[in-house]
Amino acid sequence: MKPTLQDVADAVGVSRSTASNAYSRPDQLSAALRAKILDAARRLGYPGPNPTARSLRRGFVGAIGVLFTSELSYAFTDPFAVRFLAGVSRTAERHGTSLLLMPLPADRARVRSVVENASVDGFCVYCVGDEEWVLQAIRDRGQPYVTTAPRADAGPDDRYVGIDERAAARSVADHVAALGHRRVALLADTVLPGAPPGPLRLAGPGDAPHPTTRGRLTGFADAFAAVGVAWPALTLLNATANSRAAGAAAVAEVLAGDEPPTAVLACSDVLSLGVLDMLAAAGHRPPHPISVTGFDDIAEAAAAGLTTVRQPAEEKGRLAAELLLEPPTTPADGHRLLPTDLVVRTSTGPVPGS
Amino acid sequence: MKPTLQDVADAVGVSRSTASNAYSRPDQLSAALRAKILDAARRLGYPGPNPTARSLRRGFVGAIGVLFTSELSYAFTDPFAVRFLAGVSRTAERHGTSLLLMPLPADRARVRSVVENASVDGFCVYCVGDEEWVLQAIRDRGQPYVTTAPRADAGPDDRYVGIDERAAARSVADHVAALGHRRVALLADTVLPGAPPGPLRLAGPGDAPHPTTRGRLTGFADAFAAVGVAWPALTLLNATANSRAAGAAAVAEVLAGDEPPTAVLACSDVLSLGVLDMLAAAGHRPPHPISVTGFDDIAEAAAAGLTTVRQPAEEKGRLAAELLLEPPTTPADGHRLLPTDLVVRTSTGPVPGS
DNA sequence: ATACAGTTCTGAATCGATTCAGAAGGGTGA
DNA sequence: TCACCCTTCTGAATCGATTCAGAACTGTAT
Repeated sequence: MKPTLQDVADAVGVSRSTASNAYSRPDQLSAALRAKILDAARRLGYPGPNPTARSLRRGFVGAIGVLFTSELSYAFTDPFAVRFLAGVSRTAERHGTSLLLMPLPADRARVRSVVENASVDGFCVYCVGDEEWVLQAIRDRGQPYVTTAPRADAGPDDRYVGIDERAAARSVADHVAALGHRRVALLADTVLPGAPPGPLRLAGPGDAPHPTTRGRLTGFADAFAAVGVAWPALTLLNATANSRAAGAAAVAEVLAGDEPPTAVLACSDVLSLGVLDMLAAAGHRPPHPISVTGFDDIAEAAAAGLTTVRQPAEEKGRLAAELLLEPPTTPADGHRLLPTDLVVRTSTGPVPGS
Repeated sequence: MKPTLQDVADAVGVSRSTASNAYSRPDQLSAALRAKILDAARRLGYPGPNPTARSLRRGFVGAIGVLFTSELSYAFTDPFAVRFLAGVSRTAERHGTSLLLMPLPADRARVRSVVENASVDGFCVYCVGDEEWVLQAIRDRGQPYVTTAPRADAGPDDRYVGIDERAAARSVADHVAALGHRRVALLADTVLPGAPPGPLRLAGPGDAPHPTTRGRLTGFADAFAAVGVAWPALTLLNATANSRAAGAAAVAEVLAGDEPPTAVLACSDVLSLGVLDMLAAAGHRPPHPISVTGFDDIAEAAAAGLTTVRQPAEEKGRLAAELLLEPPTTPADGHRLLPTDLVVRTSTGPVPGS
């Protein structure tokens, strides 16, 4: 059996309290005795205070949990998520805090169990939609958390860091509209759960359940409504995942149709890269014959010449972790809206023939 | 104060043991009583058994620690590391185990403290060199661990998953040598700690302290020795980090010199992409006037037409986690060597004028 | 000599659960 | 009716530390 603090104390002939102090409160005992204790510990092969026991007694753990809607491996696959995490980890590093990356299972029961069993001091909830039960599980757990978007059910103490999705989306859509495009398609990931890839009917952008998607679609719609193109005239395309392949699959049908859109506005760069792939396969390169826009401005976007909206990914992660680890003094400080920038590159151009 | 299990037990009028069983051993009590307990818990706002206390009593945590030599954020910046992590997380997911990503501080004292304070059941040590004290800290902690390369100081019970670095490096160097290249440069990250970017003198490849670098440089050297080019005739270039920029900076000087190498062999794709950047800035595109090779075969390598050595990144992560979570029955099963493939693309070609 | 202040160390309570041997009660077969 | 087994539940020990009030001792000022 591994030795415990008690064994060390016994070996030296002091009380357990003193042995404990040798580790966590050196000022509470003489240097000589402390050296003796540490020495005995080394001799006995005592690995230092058990972190679990210490956490239990102290009441905190020294780690924060990062929750993802999708499977954990997604976190490492999506470039935006990766940069977000880099930001979170930077702050955590500074606080000597570890990150517990947590997969979020699909079914509600297991979500609860995952949240309830995590040894953490708080949660950073990334990319979770309106699945209120996830948040509820965390609240029931009674620990602080921060989300990456304002929530419909937000309480006054809720903390979040986000962007103005609607305005950001509108900025890129305004750009596309100004180029003369009127027959456009909007492309989003999982507009409705379980929906097949390709065109999808929705009464309005507000019907998209995921708040981020909803915000962006609404922003797109705003811009076209302003130039006289109402929602029903916009083609909504559903992708079954946030990946290049899913983006490509989602546009395949309409691109092959008789009246393809003159522009595709995607809710993420990854999706729009899929659109570029699909066009490239047909020997096309935007903006001819179709303009394409993305969202996020990941590294690949620049290389692909993609017109997109930049949001500060690392900054977002950094701030999220700060909100968690450096609790805001007033509730109002718990909300942060980050700026976004329209980045115009070569994937957008005037409507052909205009 | 948050209610505890005792409060729930009291509220229902049962013993704490029974309340505990309601959560962790449902077969130990009648369904009716269990429902009553769970109900009372809900009413009281009891968040379920405290994970820390549970871990303490049960003796395990349900998480494994992933250790990085460099700062944590690096993990999300290096594409190879990201894919490795994706593999680890896939296995962890299957085991219902979380990943604790752990930054590894530069100084020894803090390394010990990080390792000693982590609440985990084992460690996956990624990309750590011969810093034996890191491993020693883990061993002292008395927990299982797996490394991503065989170690000089490996005990019989050590577990690792790696590749034959030397042979893999040799395969790509053989390819370059066969193309006629004799005046070549080898590019590696942090050959010697603190060394400046650019040319570096080393008595032999075996003098590189980091085992991975040492293995690859040795493989490169083997190939050229076989065609009559001895080590001192090879130019060794040091990069100060594993990044594109560092790769570019490392080759700047020799490329601008009178007798630039006809080929640059890098120890990672990221570095070689930096070389491509530098060449592109001068209006060149390999293999003219210089051939370039990488190592790892990350996603960007294909797009860049980079000749490289593929190693199965995700597979490596997957196996590492399995070695940890599904302990090998015999010590021999604790070692895995993964296959590598030479991937010839367009960045290598015959020596100009041959 | 007395009082008071520091320093160093100890004892006991505590963090919040799990576990296991055994008690209590009900049912079955002989 | 007795013995025996099951199911259901309890009591007490336990996991490995931290913490805090106070004991013991030393030293200094009055």
